[in-house]
Amino acid sequence: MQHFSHHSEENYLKTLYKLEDKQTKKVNNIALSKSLELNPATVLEMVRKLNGKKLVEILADKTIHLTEKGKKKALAIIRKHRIWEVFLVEKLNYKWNEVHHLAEQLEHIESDDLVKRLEAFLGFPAVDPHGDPIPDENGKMKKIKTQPLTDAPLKKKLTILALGNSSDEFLKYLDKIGITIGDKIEVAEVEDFDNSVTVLHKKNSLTLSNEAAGNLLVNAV
Amino acid sequence: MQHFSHHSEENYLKTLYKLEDKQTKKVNNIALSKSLELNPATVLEMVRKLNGKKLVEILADKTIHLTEKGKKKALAIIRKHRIWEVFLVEKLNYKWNEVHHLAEQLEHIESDDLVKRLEAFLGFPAVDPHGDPIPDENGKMKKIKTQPLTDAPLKKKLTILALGNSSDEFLKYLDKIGITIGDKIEVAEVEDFDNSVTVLHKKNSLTLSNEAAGNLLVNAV
DNA sequence: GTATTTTATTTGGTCAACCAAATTTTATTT
DNA sequence: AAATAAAATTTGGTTGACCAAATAAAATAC
Repeated sequence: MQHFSHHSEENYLKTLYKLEDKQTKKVNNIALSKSLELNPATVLEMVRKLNGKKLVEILADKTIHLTEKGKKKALAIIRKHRIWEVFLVEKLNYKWNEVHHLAEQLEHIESDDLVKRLEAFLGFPAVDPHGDPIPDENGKMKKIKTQPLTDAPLKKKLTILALGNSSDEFLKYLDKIGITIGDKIEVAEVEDFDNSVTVLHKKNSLTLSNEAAGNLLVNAV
Repeated sequence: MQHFSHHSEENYLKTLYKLEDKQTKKVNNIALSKSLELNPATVLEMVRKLNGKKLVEILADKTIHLTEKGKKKALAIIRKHRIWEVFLVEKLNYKWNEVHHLAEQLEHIESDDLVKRLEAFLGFPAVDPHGDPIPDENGKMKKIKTQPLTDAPLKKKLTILALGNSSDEFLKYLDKIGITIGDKIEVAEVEDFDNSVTVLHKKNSLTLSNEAAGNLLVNAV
């Protein structure tokens, strides 16, 4: 009666997509295992199953690579995840650092129709609460052109469009200093000593570490 | 990483609750197996596990009975199911016969807080789209006093409060003849021959079979 | 180019949730 | 009370998703 296999499979595909997307390097079994926090033997077994379903390819150098079919499935999960996140924040008043865990559950609800209706109910949002773009029904996702605040020119009006890191800690930090997606910001100065960035934000001067500024993604000008 | 055991457990508890509630007779292993559409061996095994967790009791005559703890859990699932159904109908414009399958998935999302927020978002509905009452956080559920339309007195203004049967077929039939929860109705005549019921509904005269009328639950007067 | 480390793979498990078929127990006829 | 039917239980499986530990292969260091 009950089949929750898709849960697991979907997590593999989603994780693969995210690793490939970062593409700092090729995704191998170890990398995927670490990301999923699963034993390499387990992951190897599953990757072979996914390969049998034509969802992933295993290249000659053992790199694991999503096929078009796999990528489409991964994007469908990401789409669901992000749409649910918008719902949680916009309609149920969750804070942006509280929604990830819930969305991880909700993204596995099986119904394309439900997601479509939810999307319409939310007014077809383009991005999730962290500024990440929401793929459309066909898995098309608009890349939003951004740059880290650390690379942005001085004295220009910028808008915070997304985050380079959506960890709970960073989100809480941003809450604390009152920064959120969509805020206007302007780089006043970059300190030579430690590359910290002093910005003008809501009439206040605010100094951010290089680390923090590097994870604030603003419009490319 | 992944544990979906609760899915299965929750379905057992929910099904047990519903069988006990009907209480046409004692719930034994066979009855539960049939209701869950699972093999009796499987069900026996699981019931013993639930017994170990003090969620069910196994009486001397083999009757399976929810403990208070089990009942509370069952009611929490039913609560989630019904609240999600309201959401689907009220906010996403699903029809009442379309929501059951989706709610069966959504009811397993683990978060009491989410349900509470959803409930508030929906304005604390008292009943689901089929007129079934929604248990509160503590598992308290108001029994709504109703009677089948077949037992109702003639020529009295009645309100349809709930359904005795929420099968897809019955819901579609009601849609077809334009009847929904909350409608006002009045029994004009009961035919001696076949016990069919002729009613006044939205200025129209409508004849319902005894079967159909028996599944329309109206306010007890 | 050998030694060492890292990565991949194999082997032999576990656990939860399911099953069919055989057997035992309990209930119901007659 | 014996025969029969029904329900409960046992037995011996399967499958999916996981693991640890051993081994093999590949990459890197020296």
